Amino acid sequence: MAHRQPTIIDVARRAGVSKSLVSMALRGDPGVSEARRTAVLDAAAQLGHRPNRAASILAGTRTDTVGVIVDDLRNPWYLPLLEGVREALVPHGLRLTLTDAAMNRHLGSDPVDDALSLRVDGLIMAAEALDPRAVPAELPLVVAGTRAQRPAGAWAVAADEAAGARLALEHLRGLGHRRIAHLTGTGGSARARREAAEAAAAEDPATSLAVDGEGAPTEEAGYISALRLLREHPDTTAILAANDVMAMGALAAARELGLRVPEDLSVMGQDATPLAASPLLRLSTVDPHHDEVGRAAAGLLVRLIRGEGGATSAPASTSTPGATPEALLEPTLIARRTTGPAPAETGSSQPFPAQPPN
Amino acid sequence: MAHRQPTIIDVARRAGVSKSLVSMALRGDPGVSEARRTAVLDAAAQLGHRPNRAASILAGTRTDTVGVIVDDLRNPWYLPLLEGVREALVPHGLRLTLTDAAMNRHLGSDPVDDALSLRVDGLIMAAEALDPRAVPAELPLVVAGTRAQRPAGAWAVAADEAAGARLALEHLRGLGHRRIAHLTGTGGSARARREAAEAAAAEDPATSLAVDGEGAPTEEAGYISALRLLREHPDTTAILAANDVMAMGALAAARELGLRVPEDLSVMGQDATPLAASPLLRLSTVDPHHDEVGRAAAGLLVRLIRGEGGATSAPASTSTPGATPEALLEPTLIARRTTGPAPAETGSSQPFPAQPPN
DNA sequence: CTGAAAGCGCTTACAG
DNA sequence: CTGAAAGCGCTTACAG
Repeated sequence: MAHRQPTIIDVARRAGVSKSLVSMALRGDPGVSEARRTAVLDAAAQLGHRPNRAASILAGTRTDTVGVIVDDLRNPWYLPLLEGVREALVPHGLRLTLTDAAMNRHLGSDPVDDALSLRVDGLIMAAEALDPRAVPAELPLVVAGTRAQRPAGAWAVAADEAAGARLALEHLRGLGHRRIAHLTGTGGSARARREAAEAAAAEDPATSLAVDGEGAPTEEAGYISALRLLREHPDTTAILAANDVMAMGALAAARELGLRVPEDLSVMGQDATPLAASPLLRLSTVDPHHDEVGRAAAGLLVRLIRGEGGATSAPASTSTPGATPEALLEPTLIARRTTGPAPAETGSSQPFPAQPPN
Repeated sequence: MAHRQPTIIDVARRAGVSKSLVSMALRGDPGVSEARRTAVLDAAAQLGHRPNRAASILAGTRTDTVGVIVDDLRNPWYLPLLEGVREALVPHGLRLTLTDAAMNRHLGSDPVDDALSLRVDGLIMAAEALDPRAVPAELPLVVAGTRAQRPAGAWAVAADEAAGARLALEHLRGLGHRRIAHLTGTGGSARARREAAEAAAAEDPATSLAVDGEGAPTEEAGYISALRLLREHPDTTAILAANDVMAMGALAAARELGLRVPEDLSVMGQDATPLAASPLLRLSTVDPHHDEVGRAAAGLLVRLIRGEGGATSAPASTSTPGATPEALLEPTLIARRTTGPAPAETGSSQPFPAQPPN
């Protein structure tokens, strides 16, 4: 070995204090005199001491760490959520660890087990298809961004999909659209949005909602579904996609068919990703405010960890139907370039004007 | 307390063996008889034993864990790299942990320190601006995806930016383009690409390369820079952007100015992100093969960890100029919809044809 | 406010 | 192939 890493024993020797005093000073315990604190900090800096977190996790009663599990890093909806979580954790000085559910699948380990093996104080699951049996009942846990599949009694914080669908359909109907299509896909979130869109459309008998899509909720799938929908229902004047990338696929399908957006066809996404805000797309979308979802989820988790009872001091706009407590946040509508007035009716089908790409 | 988590002592008691035997069986040590192994595994399953990883990190000599540090999760170039890393680690049974450099900035901790505090066996830095002083000389470390700023003697595995720029310019020149613009931004990668593009352009005196951009390499910045470039240099027939999102901004600028792509203007990105492959964009781009970069970086790191000497048994296509060993991988060109033949010369400036959006 | 002792749950030699 | 002992670097009561 080159030379052993310095431990708190080395620091204690150098600072002329006891081992425990070093531990307390390093963690910022208020019951340490100013003089000793600086002595310890100086000694630690001089020796280049790095606290061994494995040791402190093992010895301590808590880790001041919150784990976030996302199911797929490639789907960036978790980014604003993570930022919201971070913001809510800052005032409590809690550490954040991120795991992708699939990253260590070659080890055959469950991501929840992985987090627990390092004794996180609590867990935020921004993921759908995790095995709920892997979660011990005592673990503070909040499911965020989705209400799907969760352990009995676990809290969920998510956007209100029904309200989001209503906003989208109100927007489109307000622009005169009556023949609307919905692009969906697999996954609990897409399913929830489809059901919400169908319910919102059913409130008005004059509105028809054609639905297509069953594969992954990707841009490619949105493109294919939109092509099919527009060919089977040429009187469609507006498309509401389950998410922004599917809407991007719909834009590609529109271009392919020579339809101008929004003059001939309005297109809406959902999620309010950075993509939707881009100068090239300027996509109308429903904003689920995932940053606020993250903030609320983390705030709730902290209360659960501190044992202040999540159910009683719950976040705003909460509904608690029996055994599945959840907080639903209100989404908002962002109207941009891709939605406009429905074209005047000219018959069931209109000629596709030739149009250059881009 | 509800009830204590079972430890290997409980498992040992239940299986009728010693504590150490349990430890060996659980880790798959080959020197454990089949009968005892199954007895231990059964007992562990029955008790719901979860190994405490903090304890094993503290007690063991290695952690079989490789850390990956990315500087910004919002920039998805690291995704294929991470997948390549994962693939290379699978056969060695190594665990992967991911950290974003900024995720715990509120704790004031350096991400390298964080990784070391849990004693990773080695580190892959897919990040530019990390403090190289924080890295102990003994730590196996590979910088991946960039050759910028790294600790003395540390390996870098990256795409050959000079070769990539040459490919892009050859492609554009082959299509007849001579008035080319380059969109750049801050960051070591953008700088490397700008210098490479300038060098490649300089090889042919008939080719002019106008350069713009100094802010973040974002789509918004690409949009603004492209607008300015196209107004100041109306004879530009092709744009090479530092990355795909900046190219997306250039597409938005082209639409704004009524330029058809690729008839009036060719646009190229770099990075080969999923975005570039999308049906809506079909963006021509340079593919740095970040998955292969990840594979090579992880392969090298494993050799460094195992002490098999990275410098001698280095990966293919390696150049080792003295103290900064690096492996450069060859990028390839992906030609799609957004690049085409240069328009016939009609004078210095051409009228901007009106064109509907989308 | 401070210090000596016990212990967190594992892994590692080492003797059988 | 197996088991008793020491120890990894911390935190936590607990007595001063």
